[in-house]
Amino acid sequence: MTGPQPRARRATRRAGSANSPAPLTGSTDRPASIADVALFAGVSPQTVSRVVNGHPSVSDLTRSRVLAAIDKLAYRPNPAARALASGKSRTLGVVALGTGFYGPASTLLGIEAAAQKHGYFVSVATVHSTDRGSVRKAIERLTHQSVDALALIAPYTSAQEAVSSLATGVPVVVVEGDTRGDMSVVAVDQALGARLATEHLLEMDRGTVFHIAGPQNWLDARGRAEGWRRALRAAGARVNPPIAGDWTARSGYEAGQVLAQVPDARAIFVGNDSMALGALLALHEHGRRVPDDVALVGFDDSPDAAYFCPPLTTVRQDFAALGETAVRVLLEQLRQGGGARHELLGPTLVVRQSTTAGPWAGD
Amino acid sequence: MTGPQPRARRATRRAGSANSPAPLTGSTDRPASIADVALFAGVSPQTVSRVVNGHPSVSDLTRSRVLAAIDKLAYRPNPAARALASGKSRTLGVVALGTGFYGPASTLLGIEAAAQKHGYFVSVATVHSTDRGSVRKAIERLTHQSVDALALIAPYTSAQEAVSSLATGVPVVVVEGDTRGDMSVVAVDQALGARLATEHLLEMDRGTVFHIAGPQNWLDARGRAEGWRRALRAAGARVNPPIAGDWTARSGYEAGQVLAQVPDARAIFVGNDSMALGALLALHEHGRRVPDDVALVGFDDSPDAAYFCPPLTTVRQDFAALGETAVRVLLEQLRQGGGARHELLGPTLVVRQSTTAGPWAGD
DNA sequence: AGCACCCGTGTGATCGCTAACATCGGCCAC
DNA sequence: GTGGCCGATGTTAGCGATCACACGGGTGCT
Repeated sequence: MTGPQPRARRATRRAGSANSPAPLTGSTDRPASIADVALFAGVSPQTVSRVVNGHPSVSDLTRSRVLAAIDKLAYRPNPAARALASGKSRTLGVVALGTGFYGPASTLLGIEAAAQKHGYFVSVATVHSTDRGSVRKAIERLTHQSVDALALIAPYTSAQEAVSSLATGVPVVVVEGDTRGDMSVVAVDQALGARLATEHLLEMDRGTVFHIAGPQNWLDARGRAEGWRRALRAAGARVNPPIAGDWTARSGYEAGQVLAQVPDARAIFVGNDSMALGALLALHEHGRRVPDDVALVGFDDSPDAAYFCPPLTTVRQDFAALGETAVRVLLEQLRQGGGARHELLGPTLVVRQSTTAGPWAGD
Repeated sequence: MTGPQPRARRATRRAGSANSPAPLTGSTDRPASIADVALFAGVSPQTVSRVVNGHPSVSDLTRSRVLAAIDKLAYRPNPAARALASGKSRTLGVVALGTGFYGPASTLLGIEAAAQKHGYFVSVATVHSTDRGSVRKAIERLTHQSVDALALIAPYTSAQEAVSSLATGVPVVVVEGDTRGDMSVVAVDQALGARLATEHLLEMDRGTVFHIAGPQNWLDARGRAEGWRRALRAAGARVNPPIAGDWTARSGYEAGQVLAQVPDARAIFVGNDSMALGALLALHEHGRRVPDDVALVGFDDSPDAAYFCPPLTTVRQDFAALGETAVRVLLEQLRQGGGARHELLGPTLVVRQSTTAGPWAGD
């Protein structure tokens, strides 16, 4: 025996000699393979595979026997082997940008929850820089990781271009992305949300509505600004230039300091809840009472918004639904292929004391 | 020819006849495989593998030739094949509980960022229910997904038990878990943070410090309560029973309503920033001024805390460092094996106007 | 009766890669 | 000079699953 010492065959290792059956319990070191199950059930590996994958052409008797063997041996299909043989990994890749903020982070969690519900795994690559290169790199990271489909949380204008420039070969859905273009997009209707907020403020008869906007390289921020602008125009109200923040409470605070000194600014639509928080603080410090002197509306309905001082009227986005929709679109494309889908979810206005006299005692 | 029609061999498909070299560009449909690279570089697949994996025993000439081929063919190792052959997937599994809250969500993102930095992928399974069964299921989901190691964000007392009861066969680190026990744990020193907060409040000479605690089935909440209690005892201050919330601003609001009616409550340590926000609102509604009448300290230093009304003194946890440490511990265990490691990170107190007269204009 | 066809099952090849040898040439030490 | 070791490379055999096809037997139809 001078030839190479082959690695012992699995079946031999596990089941002992060819004459003795596999042990009844999974007492050996390695997890059971499909071959072990086949041996144990007295069928071929292919039949086990059929049972596992729910193929119809298996007799009830065989199926139950195989299932029993699977149960007994605590068999779990090896996903790596599966992915190699079939090319499918039951894994969705998610490229997430801006996860430092409430919206994108919630979207990520929403996608994960939805994917889990549909039996998919989620492999995440977050991107912390704005430049196109790192987005591209993250996408490559994931596509090489053999994901079945890709979700891109692409709130930046630049992010989306990175995907379209890459022929990924797998279905892609852009979440919170640009609705134009040839890719599938799932997003909340930002402009509608902004319109709801703006009209709500206009109804209070406090003159035109000012706007503290998000960074204008974010699509949501643009959509909100655009919706606000259109609502004002439709009402014949004056459109003052918005003050651009960067989503942080700090930037909202700074914008608030500016607007606090504008006597006409008696109604403000803020691009998100964090900036609204900052604005509230600035207004308070300048002695401008909310809602008496200034009415304020935010965006997102973050969990804390209901306990701002005063509780914040804001536009709610349903991130769970967003994630669910994104996953649904991906799975549809996975199954049926077909063209790009566009899904737009409707946000809702949540009215609280920052725009109502109400039971709010803040003076 | 009546035998089965074998699938055409890759090399044949791609490279044409044995005499013609592979095409120079990756113009074929499939991505290049290691065999393609080997063929193109005039070496064996094993040598390509060596180059890709940084094995030392490769001559410089060969290495550069292989690298050139890799570059030309845009070769990427197939991770599924790799995982199957080697048993390693370069993927970390993260089981995350409580991702609805700032702390756990930030921890998750911190781990992802650190893993990415070390060249690992992250596969996430979030758990939304408290019961042990679903934690166990999530762990199983991931271990069957052939992850190399597992991080468990286990803020609940019950969560940790679920891992220890499962022989996972891979290194495990528990993040924000119980330091006792035989598993590796990485956590922020909650008791220390609580002590810092409590001592800071005691220094203000407002009598003893009240506590709005997190849910007591969360370890962090317990640690904070314990640190608070010990600090009070050490100072000889009276220990009133803490009011337990559930981390939400709502629960903080409710607790605040209670404490607002306790004249002695002039210093409050709150278990997290969200609850502190709610408490602030309640105190404000009851006409109790912060910090004049009541001083308040939170925990987490969420990005918004600096813009609460008034800005919140709080205890900062470095979630990026937490994730980084967790990943480091996992990689160490992967490489060197060895026993459980315990890492405790120090939080820091961030003093703002909710405990200082300072420049705060809140009347 | 004859034949096509479907059902249930098995066989062989293959996915792309790595582990464990085997091999071969050169260099060093005794 | 020769044995031995090392460095560079190739060879073979898997990893654990799926896929395409083969095959035997029952059924329906002509």
